Amino acid sequence: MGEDRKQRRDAVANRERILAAAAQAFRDSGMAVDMRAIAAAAGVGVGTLYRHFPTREHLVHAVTGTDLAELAGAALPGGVSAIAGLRRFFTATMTHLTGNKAMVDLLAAGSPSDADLARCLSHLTKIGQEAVDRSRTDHTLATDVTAHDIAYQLLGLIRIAQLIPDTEPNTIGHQVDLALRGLAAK
Amino acid sequence: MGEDRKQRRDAVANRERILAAAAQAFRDSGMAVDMRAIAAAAGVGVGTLYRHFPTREHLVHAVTGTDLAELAGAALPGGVSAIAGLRRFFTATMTHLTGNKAMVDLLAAGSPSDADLARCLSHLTKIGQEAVDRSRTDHTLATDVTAHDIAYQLLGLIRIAQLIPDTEPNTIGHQVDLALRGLAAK
DNA sequence: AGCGATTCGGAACATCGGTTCCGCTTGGTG
DNA sequence: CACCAAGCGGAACCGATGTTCCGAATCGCT
Repeated sequence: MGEDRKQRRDAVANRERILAAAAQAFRDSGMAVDMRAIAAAAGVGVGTLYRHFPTREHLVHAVTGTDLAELAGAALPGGVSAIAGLRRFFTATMTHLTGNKAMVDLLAAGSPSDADLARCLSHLTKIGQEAVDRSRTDHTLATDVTAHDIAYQLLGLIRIAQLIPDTEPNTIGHQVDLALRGLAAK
Repeated sequence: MGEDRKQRRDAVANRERILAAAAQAFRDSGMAVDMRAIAAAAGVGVGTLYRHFPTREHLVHAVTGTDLAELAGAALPGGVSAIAGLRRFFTATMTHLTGNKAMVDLLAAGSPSDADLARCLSHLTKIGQEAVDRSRTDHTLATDVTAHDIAYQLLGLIRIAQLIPDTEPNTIGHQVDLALRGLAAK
């Protein structure tokens, strides 16, 4: 499996630096950064960048992979009610996203046909299902709330977060609150 | 000051056809349509298109102007409670938007720095304020709901609508319902 | 019909961002 | 130290899209 047999020391180092620079650039400026800018920020030529990541998409995946995996690895916190778990999950997600423009771009304004967004949506729906299931015993969610509703609500919140001027956690917290009221059992 | 003194018959007609074709194209394919495609759809050359609308932005404004004005002209229906008024307004807006990809693109995924979006947001906030005011007498909204919250909620809903696969009014209606529960007085 | 101002069509140009190519450099091995 | 494959830099290429230009066609008036 290991095909990293003959990779030069500097090649490895460059790969790292490109990855770091790209992560930084994506976080700061969103998905739309110019490849040339990333290369420059990493202190390498575009050729080098393309040697390591044959396509923009490859680079994007390499960089957002971590964030996406983190989000995908997240689960409903245990030991609390369905609604409390959701509150924590929503809050944690929003916090985790602040300052990551690329992630917010992807989730808040990405095309509905984007594969990454679809993957996220489906994972969020899984988490929503956990909440719905848990509510079957603690009845803290409204009975007509579905797993999809929960996923959609979170994505709606992320869009709202993108629209809020600077990024006062206060306002966002309030929005999370409103959303949860809509999901909670009456 | 009518400066339309000497405009040829056919020039006027072409203007109309371009406007119609553009409206159609924007509605069907979103903001990203190619100018050439619009010109072709209108049965004119690009030169003609540019004679009438010196810039893409001009065309966009001419076309979305109507929709935007409609949305901006909308107000909270009178004679009902704050929450009922909001329900009608939300539902009407969502209905009005279905099938208009350009409008949905703009509102659901537009950059936070877009001037049109900002204008919309501020108008929606005005409507939100009406609702908040009305609730001061009928108390049908939660006391901590602000005008901004209402505007944000609607934009969140529009983003959700964009994400929902085909466009079953059912699902959207349900989402509207959840949002309103979050805004309603307990 | 004749004529000039207006409008038209669409090829050509400009720009922008992703990607490729290739001559030069460099790490690492005998 | 010499060599050479791995790696590098960045100019050049490409395709997409907005925009300009100008000779040809058309309108409307006499």
